[in-house]
Amino acid sequence: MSTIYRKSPVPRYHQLKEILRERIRSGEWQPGDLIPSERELSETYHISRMTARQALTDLVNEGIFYREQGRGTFVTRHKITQQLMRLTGFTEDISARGQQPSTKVLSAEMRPADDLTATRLRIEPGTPVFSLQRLRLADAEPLAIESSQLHFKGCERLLQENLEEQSLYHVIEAKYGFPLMEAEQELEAGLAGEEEAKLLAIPAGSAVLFTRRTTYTERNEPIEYAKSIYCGAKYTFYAHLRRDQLFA
Amino acid sequence: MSTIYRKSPVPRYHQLKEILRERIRSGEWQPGDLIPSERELSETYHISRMTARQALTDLVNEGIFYREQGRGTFVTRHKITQQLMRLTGFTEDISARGQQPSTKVLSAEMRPADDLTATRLRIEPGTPVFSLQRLRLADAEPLAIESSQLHFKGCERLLQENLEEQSLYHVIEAKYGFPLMEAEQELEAGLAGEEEAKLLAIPAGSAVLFTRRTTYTERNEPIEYAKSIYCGAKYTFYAHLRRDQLFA
DNA sequence: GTCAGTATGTTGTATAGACCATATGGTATC
DNA sequence: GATACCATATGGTCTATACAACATACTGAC
Repeated sequence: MSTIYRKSPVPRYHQLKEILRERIRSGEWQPGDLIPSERELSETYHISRMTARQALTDLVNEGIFYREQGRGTFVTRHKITQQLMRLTGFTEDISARGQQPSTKVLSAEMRPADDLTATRLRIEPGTPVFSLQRLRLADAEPLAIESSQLHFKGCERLLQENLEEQSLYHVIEAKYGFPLMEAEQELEAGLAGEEEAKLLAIPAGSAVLFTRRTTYTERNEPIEYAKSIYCGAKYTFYAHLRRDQLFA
Repeated sequence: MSTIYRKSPVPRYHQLKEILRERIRSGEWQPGDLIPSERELSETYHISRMTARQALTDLVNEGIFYREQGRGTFVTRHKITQQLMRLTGFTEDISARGQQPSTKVLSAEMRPADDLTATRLRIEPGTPVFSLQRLRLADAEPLAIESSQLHFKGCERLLQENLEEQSLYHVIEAKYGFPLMEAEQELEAGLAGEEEAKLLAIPAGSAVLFTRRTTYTERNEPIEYAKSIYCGAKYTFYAHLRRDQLFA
């Protein structure tokens, strides 16, 4: 794809974004490189400068480019940034690291939501939610225990899904049509209890990372509340922080 | 401030952003509230719709508002989001939680950068950097050990600063004119070693959170590489994850 | 050589207007 | 009562244009 279609149902600036991303993926543009100016892009692809600018603005916000007034627009130098802060499930996560993810479902059932879950999912306590406990492994080595509570229209159908062979997030997005958008996650260091240690095959008292995550759909509706326990020695979490928001 | 000045050196959409933020801070708009439409804002403040839209787009990207086509623009429901992902120093962090931050400087000196530091700061190994070790306390209780390496033009002047009474980030931004923009941070769970445990006044083998952070200025230049050890029991880290970046 | 000015190219800000896509409530019809 | 349609308001996309602010390289005066 190297031209922009005027009558396409997908907006022109989306098309341009995809073209620009592709030119990075292909290696044509390396980190630090100067990319064509807004005017140049608008002429090349026969769109207005403001439309080209909108595509660039999006990609700048995504951390892929950065701009310098009077100089131009550049590819971000540190590649890692582009990977940071992505909402990924365990399966995608481990695959990305070149390891083989696998899953053992410990339990899967509908059960009434407890208070914390209800608060996080913005539902009434006692509402039936799909509750899933899984042991997550990388290269057959236990890495984490995940306990997920899900609530959405038709979530009881998840009981019939094979969740050892396919990614939960993939199922939710592809089969049930709830595109995931963002998540809030809390992390805390702790020590492994006896039960957890047994499942993770580590000594009790080892360092572990507790995480609690609320996942939201495109519609900004909470769909999952998950508590996980990660082996401290085998897992590192990355975050990308930005300064300034509501309060300066 | 409730009018937008046309001749002001500060852009009109910046002024509008500040006005909108203020209307949230003041409590006029609550989470979930519908705010005036883009056309309405443009008429009220005598600016074009696109200018109003630019202000809104920024605030949507900051997570303060969200839009629904055909319905309107709303204040984000979960207040926490607004606090998430902020790049804050320890001082600001603890103050925000209503505790009294304090600092004990363990050492402060110029020293040659080691390999890891040099890589992170994009300088040659051996370049002199300002090296700072601090014990951070909240309400007089030890909470973390921070080891920072800083490199920028004139960083040796930091030797003369009183860094127990003022925030390092504040000094860098206000006195040295390097506005901080973003940071990359890694987190890992671990166990406290003997020395660390002693400083933190916890038993050796307690759960701790190791963090490594590279901080960047507005210019996208790395200025600080910091390694910290946080008391696991007393510290929770929040993150806000987003789906989709370069690779979909 | 040094310095000031200038020309040019870049992103940044701003406008006015057009049309599209979606959500909602009312209205007419059955 | 239910359904289909329509009007209207909203955000989403797009154009064409203009000028401001900043960076850089070149030119000329000294």
